[in-house]
Amino acid sequence: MSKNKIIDAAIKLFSKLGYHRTSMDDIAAEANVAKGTLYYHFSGKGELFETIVTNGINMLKSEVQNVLREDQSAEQQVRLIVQKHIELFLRYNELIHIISNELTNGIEPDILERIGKLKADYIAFLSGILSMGYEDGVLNKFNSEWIAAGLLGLIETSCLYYIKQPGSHSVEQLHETINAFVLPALLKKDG
Amino acid sequence: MSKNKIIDAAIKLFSKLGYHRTSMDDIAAEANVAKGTLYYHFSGKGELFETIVTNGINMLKSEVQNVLREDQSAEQQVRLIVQKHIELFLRYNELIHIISNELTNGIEPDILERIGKLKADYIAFLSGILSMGYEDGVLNKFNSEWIAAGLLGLIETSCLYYIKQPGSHSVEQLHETINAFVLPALLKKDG
Amino acid sequence: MSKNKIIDAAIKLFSKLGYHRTSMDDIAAEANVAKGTLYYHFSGKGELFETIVTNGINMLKSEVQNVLREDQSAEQQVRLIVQKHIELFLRYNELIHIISNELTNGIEPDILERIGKLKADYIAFLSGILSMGYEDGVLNKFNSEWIAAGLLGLIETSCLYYIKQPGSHSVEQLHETINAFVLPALLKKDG
Amino acid sequence: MSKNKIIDAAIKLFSKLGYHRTSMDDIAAEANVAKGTLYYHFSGKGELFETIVTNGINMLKSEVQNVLREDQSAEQQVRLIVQKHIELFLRYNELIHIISNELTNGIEPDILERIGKLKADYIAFLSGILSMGYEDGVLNKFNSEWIAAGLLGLIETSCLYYIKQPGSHSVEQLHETINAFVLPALLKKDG
DNA sequence: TATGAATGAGCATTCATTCAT
DNA sequence: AATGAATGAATGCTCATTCAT
Repeated sequence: MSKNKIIDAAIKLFSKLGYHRTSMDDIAAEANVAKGTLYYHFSGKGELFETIVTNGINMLKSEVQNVLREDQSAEQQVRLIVQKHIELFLRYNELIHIISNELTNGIEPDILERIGKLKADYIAFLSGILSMGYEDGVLNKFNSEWIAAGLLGLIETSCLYYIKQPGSHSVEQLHETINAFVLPALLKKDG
Repeated sequence: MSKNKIIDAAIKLFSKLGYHRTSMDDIAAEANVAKGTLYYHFSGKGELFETIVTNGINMLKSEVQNVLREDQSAEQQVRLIVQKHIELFLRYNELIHIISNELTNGIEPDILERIGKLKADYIAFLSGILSMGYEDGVLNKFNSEWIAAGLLGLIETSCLYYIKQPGSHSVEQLHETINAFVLPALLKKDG
Repeated sequence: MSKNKIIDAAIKLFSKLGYHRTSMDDIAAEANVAKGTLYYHFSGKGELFETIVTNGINMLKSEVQNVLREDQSAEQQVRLIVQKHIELFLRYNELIHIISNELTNGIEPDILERIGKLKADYIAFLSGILSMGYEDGVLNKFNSEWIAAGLLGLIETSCLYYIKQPGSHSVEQLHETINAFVLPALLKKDG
Repeated sequence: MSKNKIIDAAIKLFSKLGYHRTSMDDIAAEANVAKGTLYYHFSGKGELFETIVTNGINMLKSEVQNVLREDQSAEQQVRLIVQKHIELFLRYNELIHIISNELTNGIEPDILERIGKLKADYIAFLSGILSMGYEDGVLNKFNSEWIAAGLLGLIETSCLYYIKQPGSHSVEQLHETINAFVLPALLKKDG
């Protein structure tokens, strides 16, 4: 189906080139459809972009939710969240890159706002999980949102840095390092 | 002097609009010079951008170096690094945003490479300080580079999240939260 | 029936937006049919437009013919023609606007020619009536065609001007003014 | 100078093809300049069009004003106005065509409004002259505006009709016919 | 040093039309 | 008789860059 071909091509190109350097011609060529077809399925470049980002965020959220279960301890949940995010950020690093970096300027304000809300929701979702586990800890509501945001920034930056390196280290080492950095703070005791 | 007017205008506009949305016309108008003058002083948009980013990174580095002194303990240095970065990221958040986000795509590859090197140097510089303080700790060289990168990502994301909020919390609370998150891991004991 | 729905939609939109600003998509949407259906019933946009204009001119002609009767004096006929045209131009001003303005450019030449002929026929028809009444007057054949054309231009422009005004004057005043202007010239002695 | 070449080309093409069928590419080609040059001198197609129409209306007005003198009788002035308009409409018929027909749809509303005001001013100017000469006559203020509008419509349509004909009649005959039609109504006595 | 008119490749978008079903 | 997904040429516009002065 044309629509899916377009979405796949757009993810690929937006990731590689960013929003502004990706032209609708590029996308059409990559998707092997005529340029007009893009506009049959999407109202414009902005909507196409929004679709991809929205899908991406929802996918991330559901992947994370899938590994969390009610019967897990708070500590297990925190460990799983960190682990799953590293895994997702490595696997979908191009999509992640779109979601975190391309969302600031030069895109229609209303689209930006809707996506911003989605991202805030996602952080609130993570923050909720952290808070739950730490009701008896030092972190309170507002703190935990900053922590959640910072945690994502940390994992993303580390993963990006890892990817850029010429494969000199293993994924396990990345997990270890991030865990060693992050868990001591998130978990009340231990490091 | 025209050149300085151009640089000031470019910083302002690149920060506000990003690389692609800032046009040479905009910069010329903001600097109150004719468009041709830009090309008299810089070979093109890319070089102008590179100049600004290079200046920015050097400024950050020297600001951080200025607060570090030989007679400080490792712990003091780590605390100062974190504190100073929060301060700088809040103050120069637009410039920071350029440095971290606008540098991935759509700029001439050679420029990108040079700037990438500068950034790597900066991370190596931070990593060096961390390593020094932890020669007796668990972190080793490769770990500390990831940590340095992750630390910057964390601080930047948290600050960005802080800035976006409608002023509901104080800067002090931001410092406290980030410290509470980061220091337990970086410093051998304590939280 | 689809065809009628299409014609109705097309009249409405061509009148409101003109030929070029009316898209086949618009027409299909307004008519509640699929886009392909337009091309089932009409060979293209041009033919659809021609159908509407032809229908419109024929309608005008028959409306005018309906008020003219053999037993009327020449003066009566002239008065009726003027009066009826004002009435029609006010009622169908959007259609009139298409017929007089949209027919000069940007439409396939052969369509343009056929419609042009229709318009010339209409003017000849009016001219014939005027001539008949003035066989004993000063106006001769070629004069009366110019007069007929001019008369239509005058009535249209006046009506358009009247319509654009914020309802400050009555239709009666419009009739009076146009009559006061036009009849003295058309009728041998005053009006 | 490029700007003049562009204006000349635009007048020619807008007249021949109308607003929508004239592309900026066409204009650039006709003017022998690069496409970008159009946008260096004009903000867009709309402004280019507005410039031409505004210039045209002002030119017409000043040409008409130039033949009117204080010491002329009202009758002389009316005769001169009619005569001058016929002359102008024949000479600048393409420009006239733009001014009267292309101003209804599909052009930015604000441009349309400004041009509409200019046209209304022009009609008010003519209406003023007519009124002055008829202070003792039957026409009053609102009447004279309609008359002015209608007069222009009449002259334009007649001239257009004249132009379309295969040169079978002389300009003198056109003047005579229009005068014979128009003067009886405008001038209190006589024909 | 500095200017600004001119350029032309590139871009997002529109839209009449086709065709397999 | 009717559909709607797909097309691709055309269009208005942007913008980094050049160059004669």
